[in-house]
Amino acid sequence: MIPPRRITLKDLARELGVSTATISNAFNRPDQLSPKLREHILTEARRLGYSGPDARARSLRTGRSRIIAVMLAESLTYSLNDAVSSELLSGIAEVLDTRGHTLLLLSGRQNAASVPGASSIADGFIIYGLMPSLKLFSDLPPERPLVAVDFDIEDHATVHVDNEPGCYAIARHALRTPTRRPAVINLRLTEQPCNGRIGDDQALLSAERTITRARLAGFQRAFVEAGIDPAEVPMWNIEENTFKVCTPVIEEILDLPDAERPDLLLCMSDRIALTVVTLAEQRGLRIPEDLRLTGFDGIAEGQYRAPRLTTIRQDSTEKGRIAARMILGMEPAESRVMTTEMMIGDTCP
Amino acid sequence: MIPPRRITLKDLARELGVSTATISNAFNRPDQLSPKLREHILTEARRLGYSGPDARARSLRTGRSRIIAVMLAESLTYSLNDAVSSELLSGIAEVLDTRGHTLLLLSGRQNAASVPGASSIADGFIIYGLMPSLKLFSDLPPERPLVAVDFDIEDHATVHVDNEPGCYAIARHALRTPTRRPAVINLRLTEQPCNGRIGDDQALLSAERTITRARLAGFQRAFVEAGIDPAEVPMWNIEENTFKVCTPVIEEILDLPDAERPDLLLCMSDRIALTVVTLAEQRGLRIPEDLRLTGFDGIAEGQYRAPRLTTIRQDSTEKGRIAARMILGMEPAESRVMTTEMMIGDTCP
DNA sequence: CTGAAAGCGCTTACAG
DNA sequence: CTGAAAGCGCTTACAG
Repeated sequence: MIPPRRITLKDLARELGVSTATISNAFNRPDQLSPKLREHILTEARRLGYSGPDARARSLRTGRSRIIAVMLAESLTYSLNDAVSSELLSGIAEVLDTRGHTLLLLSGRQNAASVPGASSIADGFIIYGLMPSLKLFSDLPPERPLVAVDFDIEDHATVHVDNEPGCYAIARHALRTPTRRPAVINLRLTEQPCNGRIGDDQALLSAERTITRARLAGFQRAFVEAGIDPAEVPMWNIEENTFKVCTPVIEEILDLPDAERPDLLLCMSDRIALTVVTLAEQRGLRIPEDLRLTGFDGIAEGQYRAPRLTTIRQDSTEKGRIAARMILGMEPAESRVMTTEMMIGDTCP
Repeated sequence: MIPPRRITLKDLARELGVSTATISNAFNRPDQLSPKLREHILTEARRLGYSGPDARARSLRTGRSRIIAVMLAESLTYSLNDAVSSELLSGIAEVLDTRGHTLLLLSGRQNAASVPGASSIADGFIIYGLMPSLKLFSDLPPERPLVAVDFDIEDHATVHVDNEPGCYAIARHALRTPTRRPAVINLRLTEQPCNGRIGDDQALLSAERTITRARLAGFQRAFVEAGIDPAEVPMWNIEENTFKVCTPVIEEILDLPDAERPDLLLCMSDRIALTVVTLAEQRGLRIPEDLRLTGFDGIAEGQYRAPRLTTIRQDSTEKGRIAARMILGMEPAESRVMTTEMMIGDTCP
């Protein structure tokens, strides 16, 4: 049996007795030939099983693939199941779609060694979250546009959120009600991986290396302003923003003796805060009477479920849209900081 | 200023005084040249800003891109934010990752007219959910492998879940406890879009056109067995599996007079069931005393939040892994039906 | 172990 | 409106 070789543009041209240029024009530049001929070509193409110019050849020839790669700092598994990055991706996808572009998913973590070779097919890159190794950048084609989301990279456009002011605002709100034992639950903030209480001796990542450092700075500004010494506020750290990883740390906190258990928890994500809600309910702790708490992100789950989360909403979908528009040249590729919005829910009225 | 043209393999070869084949081998076939020379080439390449063979040219030459396209029946926005399809995608991504492949996201809905031209870059296609128009298939390169997930397509491999038996099992479980007013909340099952009660005159989609028809069949088999006439069981329909779209329909149900309000709701998804939980709590309805309900999917949110959902768990991540392995030829591309598992939670003990 | 050369399937000035 | 021809950047037998 002869392998069913794919029919090419050239085959089709020969078959129809026209030049390859004419076939190409029929698909790409309708104005370059008569509607009648074009119709004929398209019909015959379909009949003969030719489904249009091959994207591989086309992208080599034109230098454009209409593919934008999104490189995620986290594993794809995590990113796809996390509400915040899913929102970001859907904002990106939405804009790409309307412009006939398509999204290639890349994981910056997969084999920390290198970016998959296929990535150089993309016309541009959106990088989300801080990469473990900057080396990965050097593997990307230097002449293609690149937008960084949620971190800074020299000489490239970035989209950000005002983490410090947002966290300052929500902490200030929370501290208006007297608190005896405030605490902070951080997200991946320690130099060494740590799931649990942060000791005095533990080094924190610098602001250049994690976005959550700015969130902590916001909390601490509010503490100082409220006359609380930040050094006296106990802090915990969580390594991954999932129910599973959050659970043991939060159990540790909630299972402290009554006299030690915090009565206010400033959480660096809604996922953390929602896990607190679930585990507090299981223990019969009343929210907000026994325990007040705040989140960060404003994900949907935190807003329709009771008790509604008091949180800082960041519009991740819009963040994705902006990054996509920058990559496509639909708006200037500059440094953008988006504002956040405080949402007062039931967990910290 | 001279545009910073990208350095090519040929440039590099000239620069280093070796042939292009040698450069190519340095990147692709380490055994074809001395380690010493290879090291030299790689070092120089990096120094000169050459980040490896261009994927566009490579894919044209070899006929392989190491890209697998996933085509989603729903919009990308919906799919990325839905727990079930996110799980599927992460299963796919996980397997592709380990084999150095990469995932291209395609929406089957975007412009129902045609698949974006870039899609023919992919080495294979995974199609998830039923497409609105089969015409889209004919736009795909016919000689490349294709796996269908959650529906059948002639002459192609498929991955499925046992919808009918799963739904039969959970309905039978639910009907063991006496019920006076059972009801079903369907997911996109009517011929004409409908958000609300399904009238007697309303046509339902055929089993070939929706997966949820099989779910209903399972419910109905259990009704018959329990001596209940399925025609007497009121049914509602929901068009999109999101909190927002579910809400008005479920409010309509829960706000019925006590004597008419169902005491058992068989829901075709966990999202629907979770929305019922939220809205029932707001109304002071007790679960399961006043209202019992079951879901379908087994998503994480339904399991860690109280009350825990009674549901049918399908392993969407594994479904994605299988589809990906089939596409990559790691396992036979055949027709697979995965079994589901009943999980008894608090909403229908 | 290395080099010269063909060709993957297109698009695009250019000439007619 | 159409055709002949160059060339995008690689990989791969093949000969040496």
